[in-house]
Formats: sequence, C-alpha cells, structure tokens
Amino acid sequence: MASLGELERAVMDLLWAGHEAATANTLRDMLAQSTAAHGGAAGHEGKDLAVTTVLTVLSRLEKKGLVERERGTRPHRYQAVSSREDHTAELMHEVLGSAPDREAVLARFIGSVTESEAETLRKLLGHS
Amino acid sequence: MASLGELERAVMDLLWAGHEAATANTLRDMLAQSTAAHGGAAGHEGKDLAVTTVLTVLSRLEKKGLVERERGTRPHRYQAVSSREDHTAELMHEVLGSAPDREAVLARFIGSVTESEAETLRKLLGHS
DNA sequence: CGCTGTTTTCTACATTACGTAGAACATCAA
DNA sequence: TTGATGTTCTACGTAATGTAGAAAACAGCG
Repeated sequence: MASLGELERAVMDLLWAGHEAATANTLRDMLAQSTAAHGGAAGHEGKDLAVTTVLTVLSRLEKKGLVERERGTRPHRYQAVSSREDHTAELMHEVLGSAPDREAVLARFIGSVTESEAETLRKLLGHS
Repeated sequence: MASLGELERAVMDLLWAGHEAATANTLRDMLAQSTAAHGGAAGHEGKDLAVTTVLTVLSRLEKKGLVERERGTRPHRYQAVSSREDHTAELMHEVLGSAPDREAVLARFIGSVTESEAETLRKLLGHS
C-alpha cells in the first residue's frame, strides 16, 4: 500500500527536493518547467498540467499519509510528512518484512551493496 | 514494475515454498486447500479458482519475469525464476536505488533493524 | 453586502493492472 | 477421428491513477 504513480512520484520528488511547503500552483509551475537540464537522457518532459490535477494528486497523497497540508493559509501549503530518506528506509523495511527469512534476505542484500555503502554500514553498526 | 496483486503473491508464495516446479492444476489445488492450519489468525481463505484463472496469473507472472515454465512437458511446469530471498533483496535494492542519497537511506534503515538482524549484518560485513 | 477573481472540492472519464473465467484452440492417447 | 486434458484468447468487473471541467467556498473591493 505504498506504490506511487508517475505523477504522484514527480510531486513527491518536488516536495522532497525543496524542503519547504509549497502551493499547488507552485508545484504546477515546477512540473511545467521540470528542467531537462540533468545532463541525463531520461527525465520527465515538461508536463503542463491543470492546477486541479495537481490538487487531486495532492489530496490523494494526503490520504496516503505522504503529504500534509496547512489549511489555515489561503492557498493551502503542502509538504511531505517524512523525508525522502525516511520514507525510502521505511519502504525497505516493508519489503524486508514481507519475507519469512529476513536474515537470509539481508545476506543477499548485503551481497550486492557497493563497497562504499558497506563501509557506511560498518560504521553505523559499529557501536554495541 | 514489481508490485504483485494478491493472487499473484499467493501463487508466488506457493512456488517459493515448494521449491519444485508445479503445474497449474497443482497450484489450483494448493490454493483451494490453503490450510488455515498456520495457527495464525490471518491467512488466505481457501480460494476455489478455475484453472484458467491460475494459468492467466502464471502467464502474467511469466511476463513480469518472476516465473518461467517448461514448455516441453505437457502440463507445463512452472517455477520461480529466483528464490524469494533473492527477489526480496533485489526489491530492496530497487527501493534503495530510487533515492539520490543512498547512504542516508541506509542510515535510517539501520536505525530500525532488530538487534539480531544487526548482528547478522555485522557478521556479513565483517571482513573488509 | 453583493460581485469577481482565486482556490478548493466534486464529479467524471480514460487507461492500466489485476482477479476471474468462459470460449475456442491445441494435443495426445485410444 | 474422437474425446479428454491442457493452453491461449477474449472479456468483464473493480480499483488505482492521470487528467480536468463544473461547482462550491472565500476573500477583497466597491
């Protein structure tokens, strides 16, 4: 119960990137720009959406518990409930928990982590 | 591109459990039994499905690359392409890879791992 | 207070994934 | 060839998602 559609993900990416709360209009504009300036080939084309579309998506994300809004201000301001890192880590735990033999999964998982990441993990696990 | 429906998951669970290749009929029977004998409360009720239903699901799983079939034998025999552990670990990597700052995600991830799992990880990461 | 521009909510439709299975086609043994 | 058994095609219902117009709620200005 945590998969996102393409547009939903694009919106979350924006909310996660600019760490402040944003309005639907702001987000619509950002989605329209969506600079292909990454130097990469892939990437979302500049979608030119209606504000209502963005609002619908935001409502759905709110219902999913990923976004919360300030209702006080007039153009409501939206922000991610948790950071991208927290959310991703949570997702990883969900996936991990879906298997009976968690430790076996971890073994496979560790097997294909980059050395730098392995180093990070060693540090994090060091204490105790 | 890796989320499974309820029935798809049930089928994969069977294929992962009994490590041998199975026929659609066998799987249909297994799904019908689906012993509530786990002692647990939850669990899938004994679904009594048509064989074609199982075949459809198996085809879809094959298209998703999760299942492969022997076409030689007459009742085709189906089996999981990779073990549940491998598949789950792969999923975890997909999730992890979806974030820009992988190491930050790992930090959060490690933060909420059980002690026994942490121990496992230390062992696995032990030798530099 | 009523009008108008802005913002939000309701309602709606298209597309796709998935559960489900009948109809039609393929195959093999007798 | 025929019948039993197995597989593929086709199809429909439901839910999620992308998309947005219509309608309602508001806030400031005469």
